Amino acid sequence: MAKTEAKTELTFDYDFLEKLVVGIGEVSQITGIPTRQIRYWEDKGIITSLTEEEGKNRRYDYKSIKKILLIKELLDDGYTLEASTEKVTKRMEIIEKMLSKFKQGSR
Amino acid sequence: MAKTEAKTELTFDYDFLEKLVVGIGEVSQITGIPTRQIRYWEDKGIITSLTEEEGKNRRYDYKSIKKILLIKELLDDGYTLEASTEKVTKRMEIIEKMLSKFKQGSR
DNA sequence: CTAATATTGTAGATTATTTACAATTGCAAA
DNA sequence: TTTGCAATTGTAAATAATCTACAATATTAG
Repeated sequence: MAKTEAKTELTFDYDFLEKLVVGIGEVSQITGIPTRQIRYWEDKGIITSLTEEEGKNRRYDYKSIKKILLIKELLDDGYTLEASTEKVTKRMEIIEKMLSKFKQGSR
Repeated sequence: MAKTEAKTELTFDYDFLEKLVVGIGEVSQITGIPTRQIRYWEDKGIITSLTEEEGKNRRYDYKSIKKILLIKELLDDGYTLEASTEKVTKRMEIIEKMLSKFKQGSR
């Protein structure tokens, strides 16, 4: 059955999502948000990068990319950056729960 | 029910996988394969990057990363690079079918 | 050992990103 | 309208990451 097959493949891919880290240029391409704006949001503490040391290139994980995409949606809907951030922070909890479920499922 | 919820979220994420493009440094981090080796495999035609023009940085999509991970597994099992590539090419068809199913499901 | 396969090293040039400064835009309240 | 704040954008100079193209080394089968 098709859906079962697909689910198996994707559950397996939790490993992939966990290891996924991308640079700011890729985040920009994926989300459509300019790099300048991504840095600005990070300066404001809205998102967090995995930068090792000052001066080195920023790295973002799946959750950060997801968060940026969600904030973008709300901004387009007319919310302020602050309001968008607050709403998204709540939605992120659901995503984190989902991820931790996969974590359990994959070991 | 938990599994239904998760499946919904992931099916939605087909959009994410479709847009995903990462640089060679990230592919290296994700897969554990040195950048030098990734370029070598690409020179041999085993994998393909989305490079726009000569000299610009390489970009890889989800399928390419997946392929690299699969080849790595087989190499670790003792297969030659050529044998690994052949086996993986077959497995990739399954992944592509899976992706096209999600493509249908998401519109 | 030899030959083919597979990986690795590196210099010099180029691309992408960083920080830190400031300028600009948009919008709501006075 | 102007004042003030939120949000975004611009850019120069320095650094990090990647590129190509050359070659060297390592590994394995016959």
